[in-house]
Amino acid sequence: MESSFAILAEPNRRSILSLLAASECSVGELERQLRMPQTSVSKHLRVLREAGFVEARVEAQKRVYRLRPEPLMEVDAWLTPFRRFWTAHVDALERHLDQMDPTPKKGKKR
Amino acid sequence: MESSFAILAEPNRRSILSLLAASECSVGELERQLRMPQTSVSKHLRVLREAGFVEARVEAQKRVYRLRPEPLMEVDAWLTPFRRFWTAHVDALERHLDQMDPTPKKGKKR
DNA sequence: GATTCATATTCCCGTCAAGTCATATACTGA
DNA sequence: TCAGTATATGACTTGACGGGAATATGAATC
Repeated sequence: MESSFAILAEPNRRSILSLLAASECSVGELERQLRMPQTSVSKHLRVLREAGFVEARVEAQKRVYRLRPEPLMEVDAWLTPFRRFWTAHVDALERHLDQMDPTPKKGKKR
Repeated sequence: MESSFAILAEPNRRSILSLLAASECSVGELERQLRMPQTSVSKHLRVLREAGFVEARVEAQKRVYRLRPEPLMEVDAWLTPFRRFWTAHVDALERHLDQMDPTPKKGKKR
């Protein structure tokens, strides 16, 4: 079982994920956009699929791949303890605000 | 020039970074806490140093290593386009992803 | 200057992963 | 059924990486 970081170490896999972040794609579409052999695309997709980064649905002869968020969420979570190293020097005030933090999240609400 | 993701693919290197996130350490301290041979620690530190993840200052015979934020910031930035997949509508995402992406399937005709 | 401590570097080896080529599987339509 | 399209898999080669042992560098203390 590979770590999510090991999966992301491969540049072509990151490219595939970036394309899928824009919109779901079939294997052939990825093949054309990345200009890489179909067998390579399929193998990388297999790795990404088994690691939970993507999932496929069958559509006639095509397989349409789309993103799954969980593994990237793990990576995002791993970064958490490090964020203070670049949010702190932006403004120390931010830490104060963190400590108060009684405010519930309010965005625009409908 | 290695990508930051390739550097983070190694579990021991991630452990080193996590320790350094808590506080700066000498090589010997890392060696003891991670229970790994000194030669391995030094080699990983070299990789981390050359990739800009850490920097060392000399203190008598010791070298004290500390974090540098830039490469991890890059990783954080790479994640940005993916965050909408889990920050916006987490529950809607879990039900059906295609509902939040109603873009028509075909772009171009030939 | 020799010794000791702290760290870095070099060499060798096993492993593993990515690329390529060839082939296999699956679905569609005539 | 056959032909054609779309994707997956297998075998093989090659190159890179991590681990370990031995060794080198370099500062501090005597």
